Amino acid sequence: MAIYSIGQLAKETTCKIPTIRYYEEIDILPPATRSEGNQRRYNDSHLERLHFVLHCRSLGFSIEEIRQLIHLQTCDDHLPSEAYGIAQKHLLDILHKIEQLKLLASELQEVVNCCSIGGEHQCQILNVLKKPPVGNNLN
Amino acid sequence: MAIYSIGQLAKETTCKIPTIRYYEEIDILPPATRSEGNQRRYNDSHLERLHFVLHCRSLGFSIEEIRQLIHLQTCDDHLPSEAYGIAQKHLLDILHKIEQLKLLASELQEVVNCCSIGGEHQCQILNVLKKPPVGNNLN
DNA sequence: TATAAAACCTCTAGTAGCTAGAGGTTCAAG
DNA sequence: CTTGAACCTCTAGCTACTAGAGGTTTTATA
Repeated sequence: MAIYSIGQLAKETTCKIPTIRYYEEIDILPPATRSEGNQRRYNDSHLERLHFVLHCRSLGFSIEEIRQLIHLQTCDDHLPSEAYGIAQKHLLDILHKIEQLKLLASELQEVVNCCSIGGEHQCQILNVLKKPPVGNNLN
Repeated sequence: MAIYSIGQLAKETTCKIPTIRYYEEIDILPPATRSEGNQRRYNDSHLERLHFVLHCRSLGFSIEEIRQLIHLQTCDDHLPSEAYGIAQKHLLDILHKIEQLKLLASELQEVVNCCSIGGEHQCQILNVLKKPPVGNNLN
């Protein structure tokens, strides 16, 4: 079983050092053991957990969602479909966000277009933006 | 020229009251004049400015970008194409974000799929997530 | 073994863009 | 004149980190 300092763990995972400490502070990572001089010492289970957290984050899961997923990992009395549910919901959120951004992009495209109506730049952007928006907001 | 209390301005724009005060604080809205009893009083130019800010926000512009756009409005010695540039760049950012989210959605879809390989739920999500991610992160 | 540099520690504060609440004052209607 | 709604300021909280100050430990080299 390997032992890692915080710097080694950071290199292994490409996670920044303060972020590792932060994850420990918010109980997303279990506390490290300490050296005699009070420095953090990690093992492979910490490494695995950190990989898990980072993978989830890279998929856009919130810390709260990750907390739930961790809970599913560590307690046995859960249906496997619960993790499925969380992931599914998150996927729907992302698909929704994509749709919203597409709407937004097309509206913004319109705003940009009205700039160069006649070949010459006759920029109306600032005026167009003075009017209240048409569509709906992002959250 | 109409005069509005902060509550009236909020109703007119569907912007929340603390948000209006916040925009004033960060110099996105010019300071209101005050009643004898120190309450804020707005006029139509405030209303127009607030519409502008809200429209920009609903299009996803950052406060910093809005600040730049306002500067373009209020100073004459700028090319109209500068606003165009800001909007264009923002549009590209959004298109980029959409692409990122699409990648993310398809990876997440894969993770979700490996749950129900054989009709029965045999949830591998938690295990799959233990491995480091393949692709690139969002920002 | 002594020393110096790299790595580590804790603590506080800052980032974006608001939002909520406490505790007190002003306004407008009756 | 009273009462309740609307307003005021100030502070703290949200997410997910990041940066820096000021001090200690570890590690490599002489």
